[in-house]
Amino acid sequence: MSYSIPRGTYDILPKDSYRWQALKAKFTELAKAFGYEEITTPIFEVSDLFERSSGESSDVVQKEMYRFTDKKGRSFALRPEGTAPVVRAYVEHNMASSGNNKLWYWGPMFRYDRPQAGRYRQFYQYGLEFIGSDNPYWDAELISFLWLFLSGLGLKHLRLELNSVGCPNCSQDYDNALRAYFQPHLESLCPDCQKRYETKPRRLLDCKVTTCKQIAGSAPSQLDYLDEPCRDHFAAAKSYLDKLSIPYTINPKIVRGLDYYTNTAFEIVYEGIGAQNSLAGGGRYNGLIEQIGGKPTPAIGFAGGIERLLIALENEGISLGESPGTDLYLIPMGEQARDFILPWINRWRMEGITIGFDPDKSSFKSQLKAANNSQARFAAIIGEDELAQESVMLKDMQSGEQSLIKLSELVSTLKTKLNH
RNA sequence: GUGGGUGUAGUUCAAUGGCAGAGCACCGGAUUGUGGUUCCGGGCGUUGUGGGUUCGACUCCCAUCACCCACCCCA
Repeated sequence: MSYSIPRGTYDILPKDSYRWQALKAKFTELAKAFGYEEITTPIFEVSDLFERSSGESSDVVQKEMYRFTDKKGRSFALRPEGTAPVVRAYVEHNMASSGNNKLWYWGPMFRYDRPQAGRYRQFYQYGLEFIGSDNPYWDAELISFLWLFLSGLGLKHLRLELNSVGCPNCSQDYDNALRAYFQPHLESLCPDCQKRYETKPRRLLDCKVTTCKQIAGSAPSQLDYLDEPCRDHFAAAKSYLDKLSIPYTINPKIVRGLDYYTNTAFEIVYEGIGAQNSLAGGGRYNGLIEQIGGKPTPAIGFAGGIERLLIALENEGISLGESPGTDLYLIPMGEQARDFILPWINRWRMEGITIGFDPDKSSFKSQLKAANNSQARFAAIIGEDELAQESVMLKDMQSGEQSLIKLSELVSTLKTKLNH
């Protein structure tokens, strides 16, 4: 063995590419219907962008970022997530001047994590960002996009979980309340949770250790600590979701990993694809744009993991994106026939016909076999008889029927047969 | 970063410490221009890599790398 692919990465081979293309086509189609437009940002940015936006203490920044310095000693990072770069572009190009902005992206992200089912070091995300309004209608519309996209693919076992993480003021109150609640139990918590008590008390809520679970069971709920504007926002968002007929469940334990989230937080959970069962997650981030140097601007967005989505689709036996196959496989018999047919090949291709031809296959039999293996719809046999008549023997590979077709009529004949 | 499992042919898998094998796939052939079914034929592969134990290692031990799964965290 000479070289192997870097850990936690994978190749998308041709047979997989058809699924990817089909999936992306569905996504872009729906995004277009919702009035979203594509934005593509570089896959690396100055490290500081992510450190500031995600939060210094977040795991992403602490241990998962691919950092490197360039020749002038500047620190860059492979993007671990898509929102901060989009917001950077929004501010840098003064996109606020064009009013509300609806943006979508699709591309690779990078996190230095131990690979696992549905988790990679280079992984792909699709996402939407809506920038420019705090109206809870947009929360509901964006969430409805995600729901329609996923359920529209045919997925059945989806669950939309909803929460509000409040604003900086009330979330601070909540953290204090949580610490007050857990403080007497500190001794019996697992070591991880004892750390979490200091850094992110909310993380105590979804610990998997049974004793922690029991203690967390009657902890105060985030929702009881929302201040009035946050409570109103959440109530309005929920009522819009009801009006849009999007089913959801309230889960006050939803925690966002990155620091910039405010108010509405949501997640699409899909059981049965391993421990990493979150297909997509997102929320409102009203403070982020100001934080990275723009004018205070409310926004909301989400990101979904493509690998997990593909696993879920496979899990439900949903296939999409077949290989288009070969339209016509050429079988010239002998050198003379081959030279005769050669000038035609690219002409036919320019007409949009997928041509198969392999000069390495010499015998008639092996050429027919190759036609069969490439799942060609038709084969064109050109021997002495056909040569003499400027024709090919067009063979339907499924029925086995064949008929002599003039070269000048081949394209039109094929087009009617293929479009059927 | 921590723990468990697994690495043998393109692939799925066999092989008490004693000659590395099978199915599928692939290639060739079964009278000269008809594939898919059938029949016949075709496999020396650094047993992931590097050490060690042994007369002898795919098999046991150590290290290392990769993959899978879980913790952690998240998409």
